[in-house]
Amino acid sequence: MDSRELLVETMSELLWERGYADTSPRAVRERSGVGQGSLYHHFPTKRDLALAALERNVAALLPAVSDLDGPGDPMARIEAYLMRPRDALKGCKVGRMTQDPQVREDPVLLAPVGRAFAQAHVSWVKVLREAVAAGELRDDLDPERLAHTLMAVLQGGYVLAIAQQDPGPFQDACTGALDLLRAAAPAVPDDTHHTEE
Amino acid sequence: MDSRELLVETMSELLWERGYADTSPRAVRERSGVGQGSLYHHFPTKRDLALAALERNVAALLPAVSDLDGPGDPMARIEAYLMRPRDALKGCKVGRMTQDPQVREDPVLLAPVGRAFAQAHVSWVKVLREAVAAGELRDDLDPERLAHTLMAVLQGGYVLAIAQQDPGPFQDACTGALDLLRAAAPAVPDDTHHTEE
DNA sequence: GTCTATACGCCGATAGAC
DNA sequence: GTCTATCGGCGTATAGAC
Repeated sequence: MDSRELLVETMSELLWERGYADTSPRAVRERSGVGQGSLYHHFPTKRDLALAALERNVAALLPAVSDLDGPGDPMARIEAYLMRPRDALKGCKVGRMTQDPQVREDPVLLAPVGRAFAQAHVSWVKVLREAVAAGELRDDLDPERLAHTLMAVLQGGYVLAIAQQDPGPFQDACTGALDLLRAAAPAVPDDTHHTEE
Repeated sequence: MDSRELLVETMSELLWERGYADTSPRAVRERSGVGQGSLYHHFPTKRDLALAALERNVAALLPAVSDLDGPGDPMARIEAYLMRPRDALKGCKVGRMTQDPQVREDPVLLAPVGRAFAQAHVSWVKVLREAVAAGELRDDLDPERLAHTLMAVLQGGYVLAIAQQDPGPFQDACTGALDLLRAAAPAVPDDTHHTEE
């Protein structure tokens, strides 16, 4: 692997582990073994390196979201996504960035984060609409809202898990959300929409 | 106000705004107007000052949670708490700390955060049990789990709002959670529990 | 308690040789 | 592309006078 790629990969790890403000160029050099000259040859500033690394972390999250987009029963896809194994104590590579003061204040660094969440929201809305159409979810629930609710459950689950140093609360949060969705099935199988085609 | 108290208050603000790692003793001095000598007279290290400030921030959050404990209809209390006006773009004073690498790694700094969430969880479980008992929530929902789910909605809502630089997603997340709770009311008014006494 | 002075290391580069 | 050397400023204190 060339130096440039190695730097980006190392910065990606450090962004996940320590965030942006608390990750120094020195730390990147030491972990990657790439020298000072190389670092500043490939990236004029720490921020430029971080931006590349952040885009990488954003891209790494998209395969997961594709659980939501896939074929098959909408509710099953929701369950698959919510129950996907995650290392709750490490937190979300992307969501973490929102709590870094230097990222929050920098529209350029924040932009990929915003885009990633916007994209996830689209996938969530789609699958939730399909769940309503399939009669798996009451049709008086707003998919746009609910999408934010479920995204928040994941992001907030990480916060709870880290606070307790225990993945339990994260699991609880996800499972509880699933329980609620199931409990919000229409009382009577909805006959306005037909599942046979 | 004496210097000591002024230092704690200033550090509390900065912890909220910038977190721990990115807040320097210098920043505290400059905002508070307290001199170098005084700072290190009252607090031997930055960490000691932060610990005091963090306890203060934790304490400041308890009045809000009391919305949940109060008298009155359980579901109404849940709504009051979820709909409480919050500055979504500023995030949670306490939850924010979980994303600071230097706090995460320091059991002493993390402890007050864990305690705060544990206490909030107790209040949530209580009000959710009461909602079940009052026939406002299906009795096959687990209050312990659901408590984590709802706490996560709030914490995660902040993340979404900051990512989009827009309080909308936070409001959506909260309102969506409330919608789900309402949709998870028992299908038929529950007659095993009597509300008249 | 508060002040000013001093210290040492890290941060985030920049310079210039190879 | 990569190396080593150098830089001004800040972070996090410590020392000692008042």
